[in-house]
Amino acid sequence: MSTRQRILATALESFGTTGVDGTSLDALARDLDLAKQSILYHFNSKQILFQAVVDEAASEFIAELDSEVDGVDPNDVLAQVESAVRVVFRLALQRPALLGLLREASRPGSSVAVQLTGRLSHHIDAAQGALEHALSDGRVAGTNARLLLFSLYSTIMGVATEVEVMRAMGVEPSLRTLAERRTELLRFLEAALVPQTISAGVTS
Amino acid sequence: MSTRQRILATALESFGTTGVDGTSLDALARDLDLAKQSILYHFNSKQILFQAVVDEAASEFIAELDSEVDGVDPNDVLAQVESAVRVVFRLALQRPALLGLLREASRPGSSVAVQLTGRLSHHIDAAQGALEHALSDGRVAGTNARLLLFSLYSTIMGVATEVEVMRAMGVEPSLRTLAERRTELLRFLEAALVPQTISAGVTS
DNA sequence: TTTGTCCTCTACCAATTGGTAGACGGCCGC
DNA sequence: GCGGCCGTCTACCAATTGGTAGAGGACAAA
Repeated sequence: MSTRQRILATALESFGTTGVDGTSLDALARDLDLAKQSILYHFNSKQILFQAVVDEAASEFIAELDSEVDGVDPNDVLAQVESAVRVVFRLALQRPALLGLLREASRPGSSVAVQLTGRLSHHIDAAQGALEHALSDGRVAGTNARLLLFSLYSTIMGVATEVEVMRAMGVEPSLRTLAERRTELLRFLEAALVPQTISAGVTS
Repeated sequence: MSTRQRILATALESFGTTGVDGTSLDALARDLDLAKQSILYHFNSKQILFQAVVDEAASEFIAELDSEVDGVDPNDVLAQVESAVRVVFRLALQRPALLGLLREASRPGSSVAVQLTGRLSHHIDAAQGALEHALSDGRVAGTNARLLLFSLYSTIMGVATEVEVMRAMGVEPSLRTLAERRTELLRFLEAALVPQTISAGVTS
């Protein structure tokens, strides 16, 4: 593993857990057992390093998505959602820092938000297109594909990464509860997406 | 307005937008047109100031929730959800920094997460209890009240605060789209919650 | 007037921050 | 052998960090 790759991996881990502002180049160099100046040799500034880490994270995330979605019917929205949930939950378990970094990079006002979303734009467009088709065919409930996708994203990402809120609600983020959480999340999303065959009438 | 209150308000604004690590006491003092040491007189350290800001934010958030929920039938889950959505969206528009601070304080590994969730525990318990009742009565779809509440929280908070993701999906976070976003979110949540009178059968 | 408390200030501090300058060694093509 | 690039290093830097020490003003109680 090249030094450059080692730096990227360690920085991703630290940026994703401690945050960018909370990570100093000195601490990073200590973790790597490397001189700080060697980091700055490969990445001319902390900001550039951050951008490279975001790129790296986006690549990994996309790779995970692609490998999971591979072979799934692109028009079966529910199956696509299921794949996305599986990917995110696996990452939450095995690579929490990666999700943490995505969260960090998509903070309001983030300097790298555009870069990150640019890398994901192809997948976003594809998902949006599939949702639009499903909507117009009546296979999915809703009125606006973009807003629907946004809701799906928020729910999945929140349920997977908001560990402190989870604890507050009495759900320990352990391996034991993980399957249960994923099942309930999928049920929730399916209920939200599947159109009701007859109007249920909201009789509150 | 007392100096102490001014410090709290300004710190909430800065912590909620720039983050705690991204806010220096010097910058804060500059914003306040006050000597940094005056801040440290009222709050002995930055960490203590952060805790006080979290308390302040929790109080404001709870006050907003209470005033909105006041008079709404505690057993009408849908109406309660609607109130919560209304509060969060109003805050997203008028006090984005407050939501930003809640997000900051609930970051994984945050030192103040326990404090924040403790302040909200009463409301969490109440919501959970109402959901449990509705679940056992069959008025709401789902299997686990805690996980259901967690999903609702993630969706609402995400849709309200993930402005960069919103932009990535082609939704400008403007006043014009706000009503539309709220309507679609409510439709989404209702679809997820309202039990289907006859099994719709997931025929993908 | 004196005393004491509250609050804000100037002056200062050691540690840490991101970043620069440049020396040194290994390794490749010549 | 040797010039040149690559990568890592030591040494250093100015600026900023959170925090301390202590002076002094305002004001109320005595």
